[in-house]
Amino acid sequence: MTIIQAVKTRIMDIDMGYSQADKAQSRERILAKAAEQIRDTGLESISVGKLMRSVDLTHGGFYGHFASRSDLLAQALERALEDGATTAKLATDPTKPPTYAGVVRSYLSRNHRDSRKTGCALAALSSDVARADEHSRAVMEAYIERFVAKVADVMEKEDDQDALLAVSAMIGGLLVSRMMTDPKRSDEVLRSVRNALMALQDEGKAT
Amino acid sequence: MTIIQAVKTRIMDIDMGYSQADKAQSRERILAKAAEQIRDTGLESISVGKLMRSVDLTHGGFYGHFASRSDLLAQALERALEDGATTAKLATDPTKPPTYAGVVRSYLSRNHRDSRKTGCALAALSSDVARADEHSRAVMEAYIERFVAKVADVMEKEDDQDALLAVSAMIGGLLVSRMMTDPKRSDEVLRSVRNALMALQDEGKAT
DNA sequence: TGTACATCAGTGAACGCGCGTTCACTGATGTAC
DNA sequence: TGTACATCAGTGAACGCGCGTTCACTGATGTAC
Repeated sequence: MTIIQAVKTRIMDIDMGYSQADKAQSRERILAKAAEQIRDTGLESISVGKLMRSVDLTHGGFYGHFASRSDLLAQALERALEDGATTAKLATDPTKPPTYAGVVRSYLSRNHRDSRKTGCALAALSSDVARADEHSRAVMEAYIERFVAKVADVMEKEDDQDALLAVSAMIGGLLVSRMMTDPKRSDEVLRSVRNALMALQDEGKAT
Repeated sequence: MTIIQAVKTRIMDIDMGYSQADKAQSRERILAKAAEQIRDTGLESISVGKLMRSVDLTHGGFYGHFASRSDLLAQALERALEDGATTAKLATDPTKPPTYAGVVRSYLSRNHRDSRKTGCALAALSSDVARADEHSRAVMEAYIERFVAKVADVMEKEDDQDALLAVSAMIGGLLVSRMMTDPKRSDEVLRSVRNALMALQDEGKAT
């Protein structure tokens, strides 16, 4: 790649353009934005026209990237789930092995509660997907099982009964904390569920 | 009331009509249907025209009962929450005092999982309301607190830390079980969370 | 009891609007010579 | 390297459709005499 080409690419990063490389980038920007938006305002809140405007494109170009709105929604759901899992992983210290306490603390943190757009899609979209078609449910199911397996692993328990409780309580607790209009009570919900979940692990070890 | 009037009233029960008594009945039918539908297919799934058709009325009459679609939605949310709480109460044996085990068993039952339309609105609408306006959140918040207080009561614990865990796990567990495409795994989720929550109470009593 | 009139629950045509989708077009990109 | 042409990412007008809402109307209900 010559210097001139490199400079061109840089300019295109900002200005966008019509090259084939730009196309992949546009698609990525549309999908990333959609994945954020569905977590923030729900699956049904996506409008093709508004979404395209929000990434500085016009609505007509949409169908060069996706077959239909419903096709985008399916892909955005997967992206949102993957993105939420990645965000969770990035929040942990990579030099240390992950711990149960670490997972619970970070999932039920004020930071996670306040960043719906980038947080866990399991909590953000559970009601929506529970009433969606079987394919969407299967996709989310897979991420739930991944989460359960991860939690069972850090809990060091044989069966996944306590992991299922912990995952249910984390998703439910986050949802409940997001409902609270009083910030203090919301914090209290997070703290209580966190503490109760920690106690669970301690008792498990004692017996 | 004469016999003829009584007969007339009976006929109207079936045929509907134009009397003032019928109006209250129509409003009730619209609201009850809306409360079911939002739990089944989400707040945004309500269309004024379709809703009216589903209760054998025409769309124009809607505004004789509600100020706007958004007014209906707010009232349907309250109704759905109240309705879910009533359904839960009806499921318990009124001759015996309610128990923690009873609450958990009935909330995390296959029956509850499979009856979204009549079940708990906290689970059915949590994601939707978490991103709704503050008024809707405050309404749902009140029902969460009622549920937490109820659970804390039957748990016979001083603070509500374990009740918050139980409520979070019940809501989350029901949502997770509704996501599962494999019925066996779905049953397993319910059973595991139920068992884990029961164990919680036992351990609490032991210490 | 019977008649004349007012009320008002419910009807359905009409409205403006935003939606998802299509398509002829533009002009930058990329290629062949 | 420079020119001619093909490709194709993105544009924006246009479409049919369902939506929430309004409103003139209908006819059963309810009341006054």
